Amino acid sequence: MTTKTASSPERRSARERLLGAADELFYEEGIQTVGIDRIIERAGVAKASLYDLFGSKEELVRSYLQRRHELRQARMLERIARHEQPREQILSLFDAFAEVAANPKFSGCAFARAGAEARPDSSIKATVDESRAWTLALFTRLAADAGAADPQLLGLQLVSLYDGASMSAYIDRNPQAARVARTTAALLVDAAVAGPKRNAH
Amino acid sequence: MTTKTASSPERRSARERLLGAADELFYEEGIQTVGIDRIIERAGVAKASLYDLFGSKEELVRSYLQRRHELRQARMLERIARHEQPREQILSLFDAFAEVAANPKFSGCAFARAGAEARPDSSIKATVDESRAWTLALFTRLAADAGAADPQLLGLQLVSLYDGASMSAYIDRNPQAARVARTTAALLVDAAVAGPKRNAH
DNA sequence: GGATGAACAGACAGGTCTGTCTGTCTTAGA
DNA sequence: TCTAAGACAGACAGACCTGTCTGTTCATCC
Repeated sequence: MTTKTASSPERRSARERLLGAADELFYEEGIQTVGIDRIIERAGVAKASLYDLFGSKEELVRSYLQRRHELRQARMLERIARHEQPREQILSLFDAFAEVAANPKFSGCAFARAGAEARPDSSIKATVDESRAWTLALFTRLAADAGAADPQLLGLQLVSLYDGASMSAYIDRNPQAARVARTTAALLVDAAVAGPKRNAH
Repeated sequence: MTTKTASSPERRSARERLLGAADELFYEEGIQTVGIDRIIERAGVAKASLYDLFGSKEELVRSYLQRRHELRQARMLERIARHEQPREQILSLFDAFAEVAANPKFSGCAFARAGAEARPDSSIKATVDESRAWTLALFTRLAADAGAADPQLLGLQLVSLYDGASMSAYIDRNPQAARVARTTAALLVDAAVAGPKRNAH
């Protein structure tokens, strides 16, 4: 039904059920807070199966983040593809964020939270870094496409905006955060394209 | 020497040593990661003394955050007092942030990290909320002083900027983050004062 | 039909965590 | 000098966490 699991039509594979449970619990409650036992209970999977499939809790966490990252990549690229103009493409990413943040279960950026919890030398931190680097590169590319005078600067500004809004939406439960970020993004893009040096090209 | 501790001149009180150790360890490594044993070891204090003085780990965490909040309040107000113009006052807060973020032990915003780790109904979360509300109110007040067309909007924008830069400086170890935030803040302030409605007053 | 392998349940080991408790020592003040 | 309080060391209880292991069930495939 989903990927393989030849005959049993109803149930997903143990691996997918584990990743599903990990996604819900790690994301909503944090990585350190949630123990293995709660994950296997929700997934309906034996503990031995988890360790056969993933080897350790850390590797399960890494897989959970990897999957989140791939889903987010797909979501962002799909949004971008809806528009032609780079300015609209950038703003559409903030629209997508607004939709995600409106979900009552929204708990901030999974990568930011994981990065804050992880030890600096862990494989988890490496996965977080990878995802954040991809996002920065995407915003920077769009900034260049939009004709920003300094694409790297605008890229950093947009990512910061994204991070800040995500934090406010989560910690402060601020429903305006996404809208404010979109407004600010438009302002920054226009300012960067007009150029700090007065003369538009 | 510091506050009381009548006769022993060298050593600070057990309470202060505990708060000092908590400040270093909780801030650098996270609240969940650091156990009571490591704190009392670094503080050179008996476990019984900790529980006599604070009653629980949660209360120790709360006190640690409360102290951080008060120190930050003082630091921000002192910075503001150095300037007359609201615009300069706002930018001076980003200068102060740049100095803090340049410290190699900088580990992001203590309140953001604690807020991400804490349960939503805990006293820790309440302390975080208090601190964040104070900061937002401060930025909003300065935005109004600066003559922003929409002070609440500019306040939210500046706080988001602050949060985003803090995250980037910590997770990405990005040394440019503070400078970028300052640049962006100047741009946002000017845009807000000029007004989106074309006519400056 | 028998073999293979994935998934199951659940006990167990070894470690860590918070919080309690006992008892000792030192110092300040009556 | 006696007392009371603060601080000390460290054992202990009880919970929880990760990871291992044993043995069972069941579907698939040769």
